[in-house]
Amino acid sequence: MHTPKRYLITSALPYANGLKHIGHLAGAYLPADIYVRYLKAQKRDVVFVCGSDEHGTAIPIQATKEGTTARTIIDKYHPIMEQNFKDLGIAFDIYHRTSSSLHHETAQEFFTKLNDNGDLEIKETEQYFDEEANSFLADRYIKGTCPNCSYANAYGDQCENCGKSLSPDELINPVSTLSGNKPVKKVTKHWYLPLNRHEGFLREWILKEHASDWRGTVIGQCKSWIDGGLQPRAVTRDLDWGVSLPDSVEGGKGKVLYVWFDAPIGYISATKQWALDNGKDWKPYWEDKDTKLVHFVGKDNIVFHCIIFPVMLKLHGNILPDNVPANEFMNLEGDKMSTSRNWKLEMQDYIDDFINKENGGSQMADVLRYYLTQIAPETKDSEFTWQGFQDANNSELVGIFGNFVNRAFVLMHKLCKGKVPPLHLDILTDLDKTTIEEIKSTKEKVENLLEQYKFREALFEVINLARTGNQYMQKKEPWIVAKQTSDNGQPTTEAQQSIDNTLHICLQLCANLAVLINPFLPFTARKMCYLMKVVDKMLDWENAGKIKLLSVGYSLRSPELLFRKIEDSEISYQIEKLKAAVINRESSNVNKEKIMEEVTQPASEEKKETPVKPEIIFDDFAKIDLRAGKIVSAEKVEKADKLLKLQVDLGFETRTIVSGIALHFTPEDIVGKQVTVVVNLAPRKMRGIESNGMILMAEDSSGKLHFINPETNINPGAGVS
RNA sequence: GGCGAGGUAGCUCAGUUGGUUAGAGCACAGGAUUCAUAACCCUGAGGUCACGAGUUCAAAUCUCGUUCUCGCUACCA
Repeated sequence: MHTPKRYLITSALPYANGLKHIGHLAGAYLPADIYVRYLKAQKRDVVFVCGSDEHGTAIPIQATKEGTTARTIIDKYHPIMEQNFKDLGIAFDIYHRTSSSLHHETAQEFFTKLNDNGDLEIKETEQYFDEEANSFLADRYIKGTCPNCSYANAYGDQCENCGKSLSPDELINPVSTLSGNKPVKKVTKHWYLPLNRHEGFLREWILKEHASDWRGTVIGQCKSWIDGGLQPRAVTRDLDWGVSLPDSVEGGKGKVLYVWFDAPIGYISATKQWALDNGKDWKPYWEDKDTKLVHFVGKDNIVFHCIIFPVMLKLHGNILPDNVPANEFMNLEGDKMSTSRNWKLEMQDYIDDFINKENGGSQMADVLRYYLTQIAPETKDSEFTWQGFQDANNSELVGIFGNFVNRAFVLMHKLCKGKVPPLHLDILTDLDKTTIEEIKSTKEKVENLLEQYKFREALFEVINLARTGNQYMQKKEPWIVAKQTSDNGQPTTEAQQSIDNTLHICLQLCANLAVLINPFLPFTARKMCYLMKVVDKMLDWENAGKIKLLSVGYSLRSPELLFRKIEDSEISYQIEKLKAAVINRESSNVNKEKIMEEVTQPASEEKKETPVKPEIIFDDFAKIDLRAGKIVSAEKVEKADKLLKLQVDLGFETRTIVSGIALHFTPEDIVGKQVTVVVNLAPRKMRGIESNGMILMAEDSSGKLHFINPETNINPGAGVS
């Protein structure tokens, strides 16, 4: 296999609007770190970059929610995330941030080059502009009278009354929702990345060239996207938070790069910063064909890293990723992990509860790394259970791995005076030989698996070597052999030689375990080096498979336990804590700081924003006829996941209303329920069914819907004001 | 609803181009042992490979249908 000259490894840039959980860790950061540590142990030229994604509308929205500025938000989360990664042993060469000026310059240069080369499409349109707010107005920031139904408060993109899709031009008497003023028409342009021009390239590159070496899930999603028809994608936005378009770009004032465009460029700017800090040249890492670029991401990020960013890279003249080993998702105790529902284990929480504790320490970071790797969602969604976590620690790390190292050290001190005993080649048994062979072959296996990004299996092979060690020791029984004593009470020469060989091999096996486990459990590997009194250099990968890592006669330290048992009480505490967090959230969900949906990003779409709507006068409000109603029947609408068809008793009549609440309520649940209905809303057809009115719902911070209804039962048809 | 990925032992997962009695780890049961963190070691029990058809001498594997889970997408006034 060809060994590339250098490697550039990236982990998805986490979005700087909140703390990240272990699903993120297992998906994009831990596997990348393992891979990087392996490459570095091989002395390959490798840079591991990551950083906070600090743009996009979710940041200013979070700021509004916390009553502060966008800058404050990112300055708050960036350092915490950086520290979290560090505590868990994720050793980025640089953890950068997209708010840095270097990133802004880099992203601007990138845009400029594509723009100058004609690789972007410019669509120039007349758009409404608010002179007072001095900004262009996105469609939904404009209101006016609907040309179709004469409804007075139609949005620029759609009329809420008749449902007709509109463009702002069609509105009669348009008004800016920012200032309430009448907007003026101004010419504006937006830049688009015409993905459709690159379909041929993508088909060839992904579906042919990488058909066999990329994961099936990755290929599948890419194919789905390409076959679905690629569309031009807007690169710019009218916003003030983000990377501004370069001044040199005509008509670029007041526009920023769309976050999906700027975020992945963060990999490049991070590399530049790293190069600056270390006196290196960044260019070969992004331009030389002999660089192997690998993006580690979660499955929600596949298309950005396999389709969109590669098109950008190709146009800009950069290398393309060699692989994107995307992981599936990790569930927690039977349910999806979710920040908004508070069903999660944050890295910070683990650090607080296990690492920064008296009986904790950095080896507890390794315990999490171990379990997350063991259950890594490499081929399908996997599940984190606290029971599984405890079992993995207690029976594998403690029972197999830690115990082997410990008993080898203890026996060595008891039977070999605390020194590495010699190996007597003339009396090597078949078992000795096969065990030595096993050490060598484990190296090969682990190596092959890591090259294929099969981390779970690779780790299993390492543990298996420890298992082999235990079996070997069990069969050789040096503690029994030691009882073959001569007259002086000491073991006979023959016995001692057998013991020497056994422990010599066990200790060399320990040294090998340290080398092999190092990419996965770096803290443990260091501790083993300490016990063996060797320098970290011993962990170089080339030492794996060798059985002369520890010199004969060298005295080693007294044994110390590598891992501690995790008690049942700690597990039940965590489970209680998890459940309690959900209950807390449910019972106090009103106006609590809204935590944005979790985003593994760097480049997902921005979440929909919900700005406060423009002021209305009482007359506007009075136009809305609200009535109390009662649901008399409900059924699911076919071919629609979210729609329920309801019959609502309004006293004076019973109406059909279609409502998008099917994900939250089953028809049986809501029959007989009181509701508040907008009764004078113009009818609208949805999935072929005419809906005559609208049910009012409130959405809580977890996205759950609640009916707005009178406290007590009142007669259908009663007015609401 | 469309597209993609999945459904294999109590749990977490492997199963290469269809080919003997479908594998591993954990948990469980029995045994052995004491150097070791009641750890380790040996043995065992366990599965209608989601369900139903089809192709084949032969199907966990290929085809079609059904169903459930996850992701993307549409429907939300």
